[in-house]
Amino acid sequence: MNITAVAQRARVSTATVSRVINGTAIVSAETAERVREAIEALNFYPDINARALGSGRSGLYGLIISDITNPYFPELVKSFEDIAVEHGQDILIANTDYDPKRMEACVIRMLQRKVDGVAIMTSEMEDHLLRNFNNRQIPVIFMDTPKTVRGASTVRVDYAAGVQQAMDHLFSLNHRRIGFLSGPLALSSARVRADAFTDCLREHGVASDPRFVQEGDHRVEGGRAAMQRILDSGKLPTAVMASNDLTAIGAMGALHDAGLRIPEDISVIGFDDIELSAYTRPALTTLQVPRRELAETAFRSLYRGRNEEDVKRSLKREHVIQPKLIIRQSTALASKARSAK
Amino acid sequence: MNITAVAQRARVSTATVSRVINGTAIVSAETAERVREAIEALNFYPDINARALGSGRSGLYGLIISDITNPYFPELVKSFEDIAVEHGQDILIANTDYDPKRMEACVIRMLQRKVDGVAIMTSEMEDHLLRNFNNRQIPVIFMDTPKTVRGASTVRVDYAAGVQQAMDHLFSLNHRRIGFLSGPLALSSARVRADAFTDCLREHGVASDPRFVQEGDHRVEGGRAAMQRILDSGKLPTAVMASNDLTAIGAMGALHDAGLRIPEDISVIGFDDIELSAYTRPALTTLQVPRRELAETAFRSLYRGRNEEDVKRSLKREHVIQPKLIIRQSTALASKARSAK
DNA sequence: GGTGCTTGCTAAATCGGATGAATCCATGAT
DNA sequence: ATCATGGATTCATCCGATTTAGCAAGCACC
Repeated sequence: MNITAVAQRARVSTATVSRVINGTAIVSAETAERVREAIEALNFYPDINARALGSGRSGLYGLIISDITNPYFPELVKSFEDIAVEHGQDILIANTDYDPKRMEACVIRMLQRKVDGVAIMTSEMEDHLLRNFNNRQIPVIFMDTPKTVRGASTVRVDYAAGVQQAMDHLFSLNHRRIGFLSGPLALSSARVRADAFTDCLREHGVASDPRFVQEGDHRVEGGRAAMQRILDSGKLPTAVMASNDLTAIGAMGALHDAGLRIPEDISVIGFDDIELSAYTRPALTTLQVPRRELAETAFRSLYRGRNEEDVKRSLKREHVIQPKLIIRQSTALASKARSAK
Repeated sequence: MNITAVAQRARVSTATVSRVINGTAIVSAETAERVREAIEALNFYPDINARALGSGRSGLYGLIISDITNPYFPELVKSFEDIAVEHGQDILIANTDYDPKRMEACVIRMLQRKVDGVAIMTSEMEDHLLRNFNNRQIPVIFMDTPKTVRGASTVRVDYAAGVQQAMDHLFSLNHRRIGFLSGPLALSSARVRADAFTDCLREHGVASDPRFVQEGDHRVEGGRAAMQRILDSGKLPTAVMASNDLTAIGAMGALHDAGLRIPEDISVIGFDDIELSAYTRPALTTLQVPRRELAETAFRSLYRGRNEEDVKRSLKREHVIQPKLIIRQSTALASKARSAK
């Protein structure tokens, strides 16, 4: 069931069949129709491996992430896959597990499969690995990397603006004693958020209390532990912001165990808007990172279709995406009584 | 940078290089060494597309799931990917979104990419689609399908045994008035659980109250709604079992809103043990479905390596996996006072 | 010395499409 | 009538590996 069979049935050459399928050259309407009928009748679809070999394009796009088990990623993966499939492309997913060694293995897999582009959302990537892609003219886009990377496009989330929105929200609710549960500070994307927090406090003329800033690990357990440290410090903020939702969920657990009510006693605000945050009790106020948009931007930046538009669009090398404040039930007015305690 | 370059450098033919790489025939030690040096020196790795075309094996395994956004799946996907990569294979993920039309598109993608095997974990698959794989001798394994499928292996979770364990646990805690929040009853894998529940009650000689059994949708919102219906019915069970953890989480939300304490007023038990269930308040007692084992069994069933062992192992057509009860804080002794209320 | 069997390797066909160059054909211009 | 034009199609080659058939050398045996 190959292209030759189709060609014979339609009484044309294989080249014509190929051209009808790909629309790469003008074929007369009747011939095209004959070919299409033959394809239909034989239930033929081309072997992508053969196509990739002949054309150099594999129709595969790599997506390197840290860990699909982190609830932030599935929606991103799904969106990325959706758009890819819409364009007749497939995706190859790879988890690095935050491990540089595995990152190297991932890159090699991508190269072997001859991906047409790679989107990367995980900590840092060593230069020599990136060069592999550059040398082969494989477009690369980093998602979520604050710094600009040579030889690659970036689409970053404007974390600072997000933190600012959150802080404005808290300030408008009369909060002044605000804590921050950061992500692992070794990650620059986590540092951006922590720094933005400090900046916001300064802008509002509030002195920051070092006890109120604790490092977590962007996971539930780290959030719980970080919150516990604040609780143990003796002095309580009226609100805490977490570097991501998992951290916030952990923090809420610690607060709950300490017998504190959210939001009456203390407000909590997260970051990311993972699906589950709508279902915690109380539902978590957070910053929505538009993952669909993130994925679409990344894919379009990589994809070079046959039409001009795509190519034109792909020229923009730096994209920024704005998070959006989602107000739910975990934040409320700072009660005077409490804040004076 | 292709096999010819390596062959020239090692002063052998491309066939010899191929054999050294794949170990498909005897090559003298010195020649092999020369070839390996050349490969090293040129930093060569074979083009998988070319290899797939020549050998018929793509080294790609398909994994068709409903929706990676459902927290049940990421761990499965990750495990599957891990084992595949360990064996030098890659995976192609496809979401059906519970939509038969998309299912067909997924199958076609798999066929075009010439996958070497397909693992399927989603509702049902039409026969004519399955036949596509059978005709091409592509092994297929269904995960989570209760019924045996002709022309495919299966690895199913013993849901009935899981429900039984949960019920035994509840009975041992003196619960008699037990509710059940099912999944969508159109799904046979959900029906299995609902039926097992009824059977368990009967075995323990307890009459089931129809008001206590409500249909959900295996998602948080459906669980919340189903629990609400029980609450609205006026009569309260002392414990509820949910068909999966998301349903249980929704139910806990509804109970929380109704001012009921878990587990003091009512016990809740889930199914699946998604990661988050350890972090709900209270932490959810549930049945762990060993996803890693599920993924491994599925992959091994599909993979046919070069050695005999793999082939032998792949002969077993039906596998069953046992869930395991994980007792956390959401279940406790039924209080006399309450249960008599 | 011939026969048969290994071992170690090569040349060439093959997989299934993509694609640049060449050809064919109809039309219109000169 | 001749030729240029350009649209439609075919031819031949290529992509980069795998794999089959086959050859040559070495060895044992009678």
